[in-house]
Parts: sequence; C-alpha cells; structure tokens
Amino acid sequence: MMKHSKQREAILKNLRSRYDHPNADMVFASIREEIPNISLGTVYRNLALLTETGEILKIGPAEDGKERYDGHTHPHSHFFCENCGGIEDISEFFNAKHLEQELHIKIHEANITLKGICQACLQTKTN
Amino acid sequence: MMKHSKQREAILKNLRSRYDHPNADMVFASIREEIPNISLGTVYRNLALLTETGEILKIGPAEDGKERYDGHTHPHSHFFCENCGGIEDISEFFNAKHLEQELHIKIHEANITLKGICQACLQTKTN
DNA sequence: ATAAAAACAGGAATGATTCCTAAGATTGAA
DNA sequence: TTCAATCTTAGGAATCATTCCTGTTTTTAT
Repeated sequence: MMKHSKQREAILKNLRSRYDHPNADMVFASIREEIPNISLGTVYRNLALLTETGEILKIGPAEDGKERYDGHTHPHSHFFCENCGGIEDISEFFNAKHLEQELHIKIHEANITLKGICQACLQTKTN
Repeated sequence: MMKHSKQREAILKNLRSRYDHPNADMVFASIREEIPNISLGTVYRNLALLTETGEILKIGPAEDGKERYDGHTHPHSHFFCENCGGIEDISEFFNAKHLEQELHIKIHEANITLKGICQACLQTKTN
C-alpha cells in the first residue's frame, strides 16, 4: 500500500506545472528549493513509482543520454532537437510534412516504437 | 580519413548477418570467436563510427537499458517485447490493429519520436 | 620504404541510476 | 492518542554500460 509523502507530492506537482521535460537532476534542483534536504535517491525512487502508477511518463533518453519525465499523460508525441537537446510536445495526430511547415522545424528522423507482448510470450502466457 | 580495419569490417559483417538487434556485448562475444583479442572498447568505438556513417542503426535502449544495433538500414520500425525483452522488425507502413492480428502480438504502447532541428536553432543557424 | 594518421588492446575513469541502512513518517486498529 | 507494522527518507556506497586514456600496431599516401 502506498503511503502519502510530502516528497512524492511535491515531485508530482512540480512535473505537472512544467512543460520542459526535465531529467531527474532538474526535478531534484527544483524540489530542493522547497524541501532543501530531499535526496536525489528519493527523487529517482518517486519518479519510478509515479511512472509505474501511470501518473507521469518517462520519455526515452534524450541526446545527452538522460531519461526525461513528463507530468502530462494525455496521448502525444515528442520532438527532440538534435542541436540544442530541447524536447517539444507534438499533437497525437500529425503529418510530418505539415509539421515542418507549421512548426518551422526540420525533421531528420521519425521513429516509431511499439511496446507490448510478443507472440512467443503470449503463448507461454508468462504475462 | 577513415582507414580500413579488420575489426570494423568484422563488426559490420556481423551486424549485417543477424536480425536479433544485439547490444555491444553481444557483438563483442560474436567477434571474439573470429578475432579473440579484440577489445570491448574497439567494438564500442566502431559501433559509434558505423552509426555516424549511417552504415548501421542504433536503436534506442531496450528494457534492460542497453543500446541495440541494427545492420539493416532500410526504413522500418521496431517492436519491443516488454516480457522477454526481444525486438522484432516492423514494416515501415502499418496499422496497429492489423499488426496485432497479423503478428499475434499485444500492443500496449505506440511511441513516435521525431528528431531534427527546432525553430530556435534553425533561426540561429547553429546547424 | 617511411612517416603521418588511424586504429588497436587493455585498463582506468565517468556518471546516471540503483541499492543499502539506520532513522523518521504514516496509517489502521485498539 | 498510543502502538506497531509498514512505508519512506537521507545520505552515501555500489553498479555497470559506456567513454576515455596511453603506449603500441596498422594502414595508407607518397
């Protein structure tokens, strides 16, 4: 059973208030202003917990190799700038050519990643 | 200027001959049978070089957090099994519902990641 | 053949993330 | 409103994929 904690609440509130897709360190820095002696381990543990419960999203590592987190869980995609490392939200439904024109960006690569359970695993009903 | 090397050639040949999307260690283990004293650092360096030249693809880290490599560079997507950690190739054009039926898999999550240059960076012509 | 440029093997260093432990909260029941 | 079971935390150590370093070996253009 999950107990209430001031730290976890602050982390969730922080992620819901920002749109910059921060990594663990950035969240840590923010929360510190409010809870000065919070530890980095606590931030990591709660980011993992909140991801498990679906309250936040973990969006694959950016150019710098660090995981990013998103407090907004409605279906949408992400645009990673290969130059500055920034991440922008993209509407769930889009057309790459239209996007380039509308957002004035240059798309080099479009990746689709599906996650789920493969045929072999479904048959051995290990899930 | 890139010089020829037996090691790099072996790594490229190995990646082109397999379809299991190996990580660096798996490539290292394979190449070792052929070049017993190759070093892991050499494998990493050449995987990076081959990725830069576009001869192979680096496909985002799998469930275990390790980077995977793909020697087949035609446009296609990937399916990550959340149970066994396996990775399957998916046709470039697909429909999630059709895929589930055709491949007998269960899709839990579909992620689209775009990479390129953002508006701000295009304007400062830093690229 | 030879010298500059690349690449290599082996091992040390890096750094994001995870793990460990003793101490501090939270909660349901008495 | 106390108690004990159970979570959670702070702080720091440990992990481990990947990168970096260094002295040596290959490659290649001349």
